[in-house]
Amino acid sequence: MKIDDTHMLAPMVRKLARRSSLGAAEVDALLALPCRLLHWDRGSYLMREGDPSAQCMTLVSGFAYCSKATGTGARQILSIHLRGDLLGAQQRLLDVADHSVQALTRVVTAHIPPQALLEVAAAHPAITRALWRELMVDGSVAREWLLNVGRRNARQRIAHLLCELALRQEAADLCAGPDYQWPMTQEQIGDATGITSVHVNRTVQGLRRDGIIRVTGQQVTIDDWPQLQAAGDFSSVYLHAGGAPAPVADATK
Amino acid sequence: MKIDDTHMLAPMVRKLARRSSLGAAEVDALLALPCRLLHWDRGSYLMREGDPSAQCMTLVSGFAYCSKATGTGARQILSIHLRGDLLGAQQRLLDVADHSVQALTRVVTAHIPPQALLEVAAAHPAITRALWRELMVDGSVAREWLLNVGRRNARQRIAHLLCELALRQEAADLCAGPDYQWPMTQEQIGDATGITSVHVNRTVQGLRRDGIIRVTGQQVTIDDWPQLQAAGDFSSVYLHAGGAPAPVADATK
DNA sequence: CGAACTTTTGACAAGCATCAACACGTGTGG
DNA sequence: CCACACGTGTTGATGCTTGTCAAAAGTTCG
Repeated sequence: MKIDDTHMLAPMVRKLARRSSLGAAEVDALLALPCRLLHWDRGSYLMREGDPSAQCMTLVSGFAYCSKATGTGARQILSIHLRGDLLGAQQRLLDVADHSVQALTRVVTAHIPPQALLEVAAAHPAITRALWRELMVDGSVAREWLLNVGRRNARQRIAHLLCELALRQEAADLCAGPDYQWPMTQEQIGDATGITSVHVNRTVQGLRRDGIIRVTGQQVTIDDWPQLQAAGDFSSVYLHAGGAPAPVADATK
Repeated sequence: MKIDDTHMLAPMVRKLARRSSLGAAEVDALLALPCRLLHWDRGSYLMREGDPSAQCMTLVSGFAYCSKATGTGARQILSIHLRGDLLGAQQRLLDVADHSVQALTRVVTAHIPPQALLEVAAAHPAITRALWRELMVDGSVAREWLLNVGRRNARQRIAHLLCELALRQEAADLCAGPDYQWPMTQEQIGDATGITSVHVNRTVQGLRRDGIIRVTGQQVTIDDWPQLQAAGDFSSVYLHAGGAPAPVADATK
């Protein structure tokens, strides 16, 4: 099942095919979906909390995040999204979007008319299953984040976040070796883990001092995966990745 | 659209019908679903993290909760469920259940064969939509919990939890007036909000001292709904209840 | 080159955790 | 029927983790 690399929907199709078995017919049907490309600057809103109509799109390149705000303006980041992820499908049946989506980097999105997606899904039960499963996994990740923020300390939370991002980048073929993208400011890391940017700074310094990671700009090098995994109390089960549970750990064998 | 009160699936059907419009044919089809009743004692596991096959059931009576544990044994409660709620559907397409479900009180569940549910859904698009929407709302609630635990202080978290439980009990016709069930120990309240049982105790005492609530055993009386709502930074939008945004507030007019 | 953002550092305060002990009610078995 | 164990709620003392405020240093980008 070869998928054309240059196609803008290829990352999404590849992600679906990784977790669910799709035949050639299904892959072709997905790649034939009509879609419109949009470019976004860092920080811009792809979707806003309270918006009435939720669209359906997939990330072609770049990173994005979902967030909600309290009445007093504090922000919680709910999830990070990268190439191939589906966005907005969770909102389609709800009256109003209950969270915002913002670009973490420069981002290209492919917007798919919901009607077209529904038709393709109706014609191919395997696609329906694959889309369902993606949503289920999103739910599973959200639950793990709740556990992370509710029951782990600052060091564990940040290490856990890093582990997740690393594994998901591996799965999306976004990296080689121990170098990963970490395109978040320390304030955003704090918003994702429920701590202050100041405390994020000190905690990340701790991980560096211990020789577990090195941070350079928007990049992070994971020098000691086993220790990072231990520091983050991380187990990859919740990602339901299907493949190897810990690619990087395998690489160190 | 009258629904037989004595039917064990009635709470679920009524909940579906509240958010999505269902015709008489759909209601009948749902009520005709085969199901098996099970009784559970307080504390027993309806489902266990790691279980391979996820079942599909609805709560006929009693309260239950979903939870996950860290590697060191700390527990985070992910959601509370009451009469009419659907359980296990989130897991059906995943390889292993990523969280546990336990009885908060004595509980009666109705187990529906997944195949039968799928057939009914296939025959009635409105039912498919209604089930989807329930899952979407569950996701929305999970995101609000993440915000709650990540970005609110102890008092806000507990007040917020109380507001949610109150509104959902109202929606499920489980209460009259300002008295609600709160069948959680302070340790469980702590596990739901990411704080210690000791600190829960002190915080709940604060709410009582301020004349906002009264607690007697497993019951709670909300004496000052506006203040509780304010204390919890609570807005009911995320519940996507469809009906009045704040029934109790309406009652105080 | 300067403005705006981000990281870093320090001093200090506060929220919450931890540990320990006691009170209280409930059910259970002797 | 009482004694007892057990779970739950309550209280106090203490300290650590994290938040807050403020300022300086580094970075990015027009």
